[in-house]
Amino acid sequence: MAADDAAENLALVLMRNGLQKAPARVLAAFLFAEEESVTATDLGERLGMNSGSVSTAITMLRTVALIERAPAPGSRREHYRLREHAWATLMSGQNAVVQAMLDAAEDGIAATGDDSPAHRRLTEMRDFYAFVFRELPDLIDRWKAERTAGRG
Amino acid sequence: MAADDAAENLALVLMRNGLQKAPARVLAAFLFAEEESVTATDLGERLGMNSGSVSTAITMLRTVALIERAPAPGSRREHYRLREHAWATLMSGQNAVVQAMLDAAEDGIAATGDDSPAHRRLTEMRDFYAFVFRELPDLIDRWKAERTAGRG
DNA sequence: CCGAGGTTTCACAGATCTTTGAATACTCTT
DNA sequence: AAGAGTATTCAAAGATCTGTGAAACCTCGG
Repeated sequence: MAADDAAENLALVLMRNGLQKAPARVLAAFLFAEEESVTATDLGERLGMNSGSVSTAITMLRTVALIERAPAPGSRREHYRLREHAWATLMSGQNAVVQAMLDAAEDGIAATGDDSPAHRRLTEMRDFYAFVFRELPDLIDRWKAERTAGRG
Repeated sequence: MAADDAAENLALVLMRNGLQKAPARVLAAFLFAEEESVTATDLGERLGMNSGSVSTAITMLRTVALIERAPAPGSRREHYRLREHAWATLMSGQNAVVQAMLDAAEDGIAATGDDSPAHRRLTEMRDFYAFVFRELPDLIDRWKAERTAGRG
């Protein structure tokens, strides 16, 4: 099935977003699953990975709020599914690295003399990330608004 | 000097932006350098890395347009410096990732049946990244405009 | 056209990160 | 409260990525 190739390819792309291999493959599997929710065992079988790796991956994806437990009445196994706004969440994660850049720049500014080239460069860097840090949440809010409007 | 710590810390943060270790350290060194431009040998000495690693790192940073050769009359060694708008460039690099996500989503949509859950999820994903793909360049343009205006 | 200084390339060694398999800890059901 | 079925943790093996040192390759001045 071509969907499997597409899923593996998506996993590769997700890795460029900073995810590790196992979580990336698991997340891709969630996307491509034909069910509303899946169990750890399912994932392990489909992806050919052992339960330990799957468990670790699920824990990781849950801590970054990309997936969540799904109610599964009558089943002994835990079911999981993609969360609403998972993509916006993934992008928001970038916000943390933007803030880290901002902080690093501030530290640099504090550690360099007032009119050195380093000071000037660090100030430019700080200004840029301050700008992005302000604008990124807006971007995501606009998306959420647009999406909600689109649904009526 | 505290600046060195700040530089090493910045390198760590840059790695979260997807840079590898050596390029990250080299880029941080460019930022914190007290000169307008630096040579490969300087970098090697300051960072305690050998010329091979430095060379590879510089090549990498040049291909992504974060640094550039600087004219250095009368010097035999090549000089390099941070490029104008380096930070905006670094962020634009994310645009490539966004496009890859978009493409991966399209592939998935093509590979799944019309009304399956997978199809629906992939469509949401596609819409989100299409939105970001449209908006990100605007964001960067706004920054450039604001920056230029600020300088008068 | 030769030689010195500088840069790049490359195979290998070393470090780092991942996965695995198995033991441990849960948690329902009866 | 016991036991079966799941889930999680962890040390060790395996795979991957990175840095090193040395050789090859430029480039410019003499």
